[in-house]
Amino acid sequence: MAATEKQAAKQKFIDFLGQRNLRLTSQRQAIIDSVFSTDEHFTAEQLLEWSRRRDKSVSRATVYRTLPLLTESGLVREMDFGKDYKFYDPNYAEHPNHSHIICQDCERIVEFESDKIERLENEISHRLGFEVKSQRLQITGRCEELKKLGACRKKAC
Amino acid sequence: MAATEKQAAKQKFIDFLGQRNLRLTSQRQAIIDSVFSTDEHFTAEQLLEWSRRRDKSVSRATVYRTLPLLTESGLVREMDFGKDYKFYDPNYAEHPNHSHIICQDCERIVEFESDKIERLENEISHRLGFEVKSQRLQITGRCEELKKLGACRKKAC
DNA sequence: ATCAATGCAAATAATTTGCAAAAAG
DNA sequence: CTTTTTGCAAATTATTTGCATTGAT
Repeated sequence: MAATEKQAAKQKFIDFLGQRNLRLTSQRQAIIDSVFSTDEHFTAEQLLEWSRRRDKSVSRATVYRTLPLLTESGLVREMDFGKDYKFYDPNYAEHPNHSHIICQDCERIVEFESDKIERLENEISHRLGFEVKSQRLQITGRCEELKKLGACRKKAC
Repeated sequence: MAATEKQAAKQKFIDFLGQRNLRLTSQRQAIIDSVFSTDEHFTAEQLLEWSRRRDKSVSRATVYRTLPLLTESGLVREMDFGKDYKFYDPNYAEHPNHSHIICQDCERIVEFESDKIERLENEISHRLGFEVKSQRLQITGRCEELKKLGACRKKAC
């Protein structure tokens, strides 16, 4: 959220590259500058577009090759909303356990965190013999606008 | 779980077809017999295999064309575990709000239900202006075997 | 220099679809 | 009979990959 936190996340990723003896190329620069300057969820295609605005030479292949590095670093999370392409969420560094509510009509996405739910998850998992590593909770529902007007101004959020 | 409940679910699907003026072909018979005689999560490919055991003439295309009907009927749920193919869960008729815990090593899947979590989800969603339609909660963790032995006998569950 | 990283274009793989033939109601 | 459904094979589409070249260190 705060710009400084995003900067910190970016630096963490650069460190991650260093630890693995991976190089900080100009294309990767453009890509991570794009990733860590937004709070929005994005697709590979969107990331390509944003990155190309910063550096014309970024190719689709490089975006696809960088995405796994971003998720392995733990700073970006792959998400699936049932579409035939993946979404990526750049807000995991700051809020590793956040959840999502998605409007079934306009697909507006709201993030939230709940300690209580987290506690219950741990409790139940433990009872079933598991140790929790990560969780993903996705609620689909009807947003205010949809409830009131019967439809949303789609994508207009 | 209980065979009678599965039978009921199968009948509901047949009714669903009727309401839409869709026909109960022998291929669809084989497919839904397969779907409603298991509690396991399955892939399109698995369903094709099971169905072909009952009726050699079932084609991949028909399986792929029947799957959306099954999910639209609300009796089967599409799930995504981050693989490049989808899983389907036939236990939604009986337990529409159940959640999953998946072992990160052996991919053993355990289902559970929690009223408390459900209540919290409703509460939080309402506070954020949403009315809950459905939820999916997926916990990834380490199962007993993985914790004790450091690895699971993969797939051996 | 050395080895990782790139762009390109071709490959992959799950899912979808057009079409003529078959079958349900 | 009419309309839906089928199998087949070809199409689609996001993502991945081989390879010769480029660029970081």
